[in-house]
Amino acid sequence: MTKKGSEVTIRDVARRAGVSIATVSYVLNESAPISEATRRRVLAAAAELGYRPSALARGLRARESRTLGYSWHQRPPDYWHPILDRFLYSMAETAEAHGYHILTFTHSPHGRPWEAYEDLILTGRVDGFILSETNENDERIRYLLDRGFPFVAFGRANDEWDFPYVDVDGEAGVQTAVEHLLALGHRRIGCIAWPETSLTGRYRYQGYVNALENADIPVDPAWVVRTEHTEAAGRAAMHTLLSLPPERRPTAVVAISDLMAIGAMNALHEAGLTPGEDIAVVGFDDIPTAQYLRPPLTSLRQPIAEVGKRVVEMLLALIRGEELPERRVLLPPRLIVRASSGGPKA
Amino acid sequence: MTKKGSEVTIRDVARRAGVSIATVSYVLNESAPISEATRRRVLAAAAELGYRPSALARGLRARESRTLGYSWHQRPPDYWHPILDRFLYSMAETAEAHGYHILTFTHSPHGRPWEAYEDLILTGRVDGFILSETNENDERIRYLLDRGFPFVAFGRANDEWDFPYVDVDGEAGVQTAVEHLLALGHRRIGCIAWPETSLTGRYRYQGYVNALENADIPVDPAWVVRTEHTEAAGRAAMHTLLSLPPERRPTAVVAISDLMAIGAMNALHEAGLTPGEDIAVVGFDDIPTAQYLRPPLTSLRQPIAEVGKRVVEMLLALIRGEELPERRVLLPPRLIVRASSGGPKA
DNA sequence: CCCGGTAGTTGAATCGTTTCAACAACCGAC
DNA sequence: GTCGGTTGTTGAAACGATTCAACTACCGGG
Repeated sequence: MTKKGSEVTIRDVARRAGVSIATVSYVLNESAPISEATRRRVLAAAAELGYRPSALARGLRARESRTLGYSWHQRPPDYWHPILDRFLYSMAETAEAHGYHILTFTHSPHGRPWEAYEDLILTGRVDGFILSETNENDERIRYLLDRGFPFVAFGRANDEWDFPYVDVDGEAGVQTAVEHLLALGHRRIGCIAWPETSLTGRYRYQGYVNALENADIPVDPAWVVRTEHTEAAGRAAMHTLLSLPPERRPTAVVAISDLMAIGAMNALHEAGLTPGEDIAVVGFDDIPTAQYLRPPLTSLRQPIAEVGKRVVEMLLALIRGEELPERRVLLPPRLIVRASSGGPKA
Repeated sequence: MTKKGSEVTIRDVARRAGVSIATVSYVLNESAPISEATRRRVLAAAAELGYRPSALARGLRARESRTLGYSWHQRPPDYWHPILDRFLYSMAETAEAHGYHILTFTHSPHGRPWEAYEDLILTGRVDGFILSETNENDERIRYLLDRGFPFVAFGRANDEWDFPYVDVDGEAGVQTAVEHLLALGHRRIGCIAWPETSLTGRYRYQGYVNALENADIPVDPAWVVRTEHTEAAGRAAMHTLLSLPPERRPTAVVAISDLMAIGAMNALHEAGLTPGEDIAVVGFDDIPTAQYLRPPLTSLRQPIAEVGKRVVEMLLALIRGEELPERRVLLPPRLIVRASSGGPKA
C-alpha cells in the first residue's frame, strides 16, 4: 500500500551494501572505476531492495529530464490524424530503448503556438522536442532555433532555415504513382491537389509534373484542380474533370490525399462510372480503410514507424551534443497497388 | 542561446524582490498569508525575470510529478485505433488545465504488462495512470489495485474488482440501434458479434438481445454470428446470414464494430445487393470514413472527448485524495443515422 | 627508501524547490 | 502594563540523486 513511489533510496542501498552513496551511484552509472567485489555487492543490494533511482532527484542534479516533448494539432472531425497511433508508438518505443519518455502536450495552432513549448523548457520538463505538421515559416521552429533548444521536425519548413528534419518524400511518391499509371497505358492523367500555399502539397504536385515531363507529356492545365483537403472538395474536383470533353478528359487521376481520393471515387459512382475500370484513381496516405473501399484504393503508404524511430534517434544524438551525420532525411513512401488503378479501359 | 532551461531560480526572484525564498514560494503557491505590498513586489519580480519554477525541484521536494501516465497497445495494421487521436488530446487538454501533463509509454500486452507501470511508479515519474483497452481480469488493474496506486480505467474489467472507470455503454448503444431498425419496420434482425470471451462484446450483444426482447421478438440463433474483429470475418458472417432461407434471412444486421460492418456491406455488394435498400446495416464506433462509404454507414459514435475529460478529472480527484462521487461512469454513445439503414424494402 | 601515479572509496556540496519552526511586530483585551 | 493571539517574514532542513575534491593503499621505477 505504498501510495507514493518507492521508499527505497540510494541511501538504503548504500547501507545494505556497506558502502557510501557515492559508490552506489558510480556502480549504477559506471562512471568511476569500482572493484569487482564492491560492484557485485552493490548490484545485489540494489536488486534485493528493488531499488530504482528517482527520476526527479537525478534530473534535478544532472539538469536533464530524459523526457521528449511532442505536440500535435486537434483536427476537425474529418481531417483526422490517421497516423498518430503508429507515429507516437514508434517514438515512445525508440525513446524508451534509450531510457527516455515522451510527454504529449497540446498547443494552439493559432495565436502563440510556441508558448506551450516555452513553458516546458522553462520548467525543465523536457530535453528536446519532436515537431510534426510543420508549415512554412513555422513559428515554433523559429522560436526553437532562436533559443537554440534541441528539436527535430517531422516535415520541412522553408529552404532558408537550417534545422534537422525527417520527411516523407511526397515528390518521389507521387512521381512513382504517376509512373505506375503511365506504365498501365494512361496518357491523360489528372491531379487533384492542394492550394499552392501548402508546402507538402507543392512537393506532391511536383512529383506529378516530373513524371509527365519525363514521359514527354505536356500538362494540360485543365487536368489540375487545386482544392481543399475534404471529401466534398475531392468529389467536386472529379466532377469538374468529368465535365471536360472526352478527348481532354483524364483516364486516370492522382489525388494527393486519400480523403480527396475517396471523394473522387464517390463522384465516379455518382456519374455511373467504375473506379479502376472507367477511370483509375490513386490516393496518398494509405489510410486504414483504403483497402476496404470499393474498389480498394491504390495509395502511397508513409513509412511512419520508420519516421518516428529516426526522428527520436536524431533528437537523442542532438541532446548528447553530437553532430548529426544526416540533418535532412527524406524517406520514400511505398506504392500499394490495388484495384482502383487499372488500365485505361481495362 | 540558453541550451538548458531557465537560469532564473527562486533565489533570483527573492533577491530582486528583497525578500527570502520562502516568501517567494508562499506568494506563488498562496500557501501562507503575505502582505499585499510584498505580494505585489514578488509577483512583479517574477514576471520581470520570466521566472518559472523548476518542475523537477518542486516534484522532488513535494513528492509529486504532476504527470499522468497513459499506455496503449500497438495494433496490427487493420485493427487500428480510430480514437487515440481525440482521446489523447482530450486527456492532455484536461490535464493541462490543472497543471498536469500526460506521459505516453508502451507496454507489452503479453508477458508482464505491469512492468512498465511499475517502473514509472518506482522512479516517481507519474502520480497516476489512465488505462484503456482493459480486458477481463486485466493484470495491470490487479497490480495497481494491490499496490494502491491511483488510476482510472477507460473500460470495465469484471464485477468483483472495485475500481473507478468510465466506459461507453455499449449495451444501451446497440439497443438504441436495434430499436431504430425496429422502428423502420424490420422484424428479422441479425447480429455480427465478437466471441463470448470479449467483455465489451458481451455488453454490446446484450443490447441486441434487450431490444428484441422488449419487442417480443424471439432471437433466432441463426441470426447471430460470433466472429473476430476483421473486415474479412464480417464479410464471411454476412455471407452466412445471406445463405439462410428467405423467410429466416434477416432484413437488417447490426455489426458491433464498423470494421465488421464494412465487411458486411462488401459482402452485400458481392451478392449484388444494396446495403440500406435490400438489407440495412449498422456499425459501432463511427470511424472517420464511415460517412464516406457507399452508402454512408449508420453507426454509434462514442463520446470519446468526454471520456478523456472525465477520466482525467476523476484521476486528479483521486490523487488529491478526494472521494469520488461517481466511481463507475457509463456514457451513452450516439446513433448517427445514415443511408445504410433504410426500411425493410424501402 | 622515496616519490609519483593510479585504483578505489568517501564526505560533503550541490541542484531548486517546499515547508517547518522560530520569531518579531503589532493588536486588542483585561 | 502584561499577556495571548494573529500576521508576516525568515533561516534552515529536507527531498534523493550526481560529482568534485580529498584521501588511503598499493605498485613500480629510480
